[in-house]
Amino acid sequence: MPEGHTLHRLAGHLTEAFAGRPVRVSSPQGRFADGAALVDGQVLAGAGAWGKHLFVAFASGLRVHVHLGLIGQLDVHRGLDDVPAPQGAVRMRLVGEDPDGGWALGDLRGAITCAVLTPEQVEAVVRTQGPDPLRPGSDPDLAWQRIRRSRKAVGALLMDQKVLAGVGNVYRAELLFRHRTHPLRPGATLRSGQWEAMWTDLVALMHEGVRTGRIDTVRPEHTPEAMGREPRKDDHGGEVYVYRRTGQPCLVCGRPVRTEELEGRNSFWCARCQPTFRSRAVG
DNA sequence: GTCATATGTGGAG
DNA sequence: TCCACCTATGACC
Repeated sequence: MPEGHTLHRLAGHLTEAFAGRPVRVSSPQGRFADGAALVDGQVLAGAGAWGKHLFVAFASGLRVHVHLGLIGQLDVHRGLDDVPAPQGAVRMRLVGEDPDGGWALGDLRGAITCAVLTPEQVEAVVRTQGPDPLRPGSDPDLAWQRIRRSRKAVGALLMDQKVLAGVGNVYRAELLFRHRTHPLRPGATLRSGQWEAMWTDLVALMHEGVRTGRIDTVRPEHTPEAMGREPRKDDHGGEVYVYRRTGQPCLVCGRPVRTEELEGRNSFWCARCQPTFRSRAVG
């Protein structure tokens, strides 16, 4: 589930469903029982995200800090009848009254972080994060200054949350494909115009992700309808060029998509469309 | 039932 | 660089 778009989308859903009203906070699973007690019954002021970090603010000023990690999920539902019993390991449960007389429910499972923080502690977390393409006013030059000075692979730099906040393995692979850039190319070999184009593209792609809840990165001419191919059936749902398409033909040139580990995560690319920086052909 | 896998991160060695 | 951790799910025996 979770790259930056997921957290920004959740922040919106939580604000919509709970803001301005008191919320019951509990930990059916028990592991967040102490934290839940600190904010239980308070008015939920709103929720926001920075990169992959989600912050839920309460009237007292305390915030619940959530990081979903690789496998966490936060499901927000509304209903009219009885609130359903918790299913599985629900670390945190939010229950609010819906303005229409029903209820709103938020169930958090599998998170790597769920903790109550003071505003100062939230600031400290945010200071560890690079600019977030989904936050208005983010400065792409902060990321560029790190990228242009680094000999590390651009595929690693894009996933480094201190450099750039919110990009994960899917957006990384797809952004590099769309910009015909090999994942192992050193950051310092990029030109500023290439980074500007990548940032602009990320802003658009990730906003689309917030809107739809999926990661779709293929251009109109490469959609299943345009190409007469089967739509992707996968847990992340979106239409992509290379992410987890190892061995399948590149949608642009037909060569099999390649994969290799880069800093512990699978990296996917097309050897023809994303030539190495050394052998990159002209034209 | 076991095992591998997953859009992530941090710590040990 | 390897490993643990958070939890659910699908493949396979």
